[in-house]
Amino acid sequence: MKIEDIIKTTSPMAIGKRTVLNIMYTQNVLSERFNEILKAYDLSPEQFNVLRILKGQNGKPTNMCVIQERMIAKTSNTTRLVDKLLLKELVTREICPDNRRKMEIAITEKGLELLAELNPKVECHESVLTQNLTPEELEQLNYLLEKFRTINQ
Amino acid sequence: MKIEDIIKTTSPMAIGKRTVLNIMYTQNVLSERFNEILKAYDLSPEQFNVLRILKGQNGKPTNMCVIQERMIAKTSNTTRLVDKLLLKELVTREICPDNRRKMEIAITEKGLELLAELNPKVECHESVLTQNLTPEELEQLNYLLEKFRTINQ
DNA sequence: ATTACATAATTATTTTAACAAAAATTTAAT
DNA sequence: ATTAAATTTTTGTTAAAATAATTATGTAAT
Repeated sequence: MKIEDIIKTTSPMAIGKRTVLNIMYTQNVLSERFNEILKAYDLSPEQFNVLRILKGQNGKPTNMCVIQERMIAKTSNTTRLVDKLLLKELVTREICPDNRRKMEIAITEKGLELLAELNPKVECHESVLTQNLTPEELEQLNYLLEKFRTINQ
Repeated sequence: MKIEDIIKTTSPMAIGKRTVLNIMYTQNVLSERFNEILKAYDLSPEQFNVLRILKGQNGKPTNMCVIQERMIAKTSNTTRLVDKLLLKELVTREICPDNRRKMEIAITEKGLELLAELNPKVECHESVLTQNLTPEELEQLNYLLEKFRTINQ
């Protein structure tokens, strides 16, 4: 469905505005479907994101600032996010021995199991969304988005 | 910058996952820049969205449910959003004479002025973001996003 | 050694979002 | 006419986001 029909605009839009709206709206559709999956596991997208970052570290504990840096959407409060994960026993938190200002966060076995359980659903979500596009089109879409983000000046 | 470098993943990602992340991340960059513009005018993106919808109605008052329907991100509480705009005198709210359950929201002169003031900044934002892509690439990006959203099943 | 500055994380406060429940009105059915 | 169901909006409650301020530790300069 064309973005014009979705927001039901009367006047024709400049291509730039259309593109921006299209990206915004597409992300929205994406997030809604994804949240649907996570809701059954009582995880917020941000919590999931943190778990995935921790898993990506292959067991190596990770500081709060590294987590914050790697999140897709920069959250303003990683502490409370990790608090929630701690309550669910999905992560551990310890003071870094080298630098007592820092914290070392690590994913637990339970956290890894949750990710493993979620993984097929997430993959399914991703493939349902991408099945309409050929591999070439997907490459092109990624290329265009990356080019779009490159802001000169 | 490639999405892999942004989220600093070690292992290669499937094209589907990469695409999903790329869309999410791009929207994020977009929103952050856009919010920066709005902040100076003490408007949230949702409030701006509502004003734009009302302007699109060319003075014709609009019901709450129509506003809700046309928003990019479906908000769960249009009432409170409109409350904020009312306080700033950017909109009016009246009971619909035909159907007393409904409300008629309209943008005020002050609201239109604010949009007019904001417009060049928003257009600039859009053109800075799209200047890297040729008109053909922009058309292609829109086409791919629309195709991506078409979920069969 | 003391001071100032920088960094890392937490806490506090105010706004906003999400969700469910309620209120008001209209429409439809008996 | 009464009751039930549907629609539209509002309100209440709880959770989460945004921002600023604070605490704690570390680093560098005098």
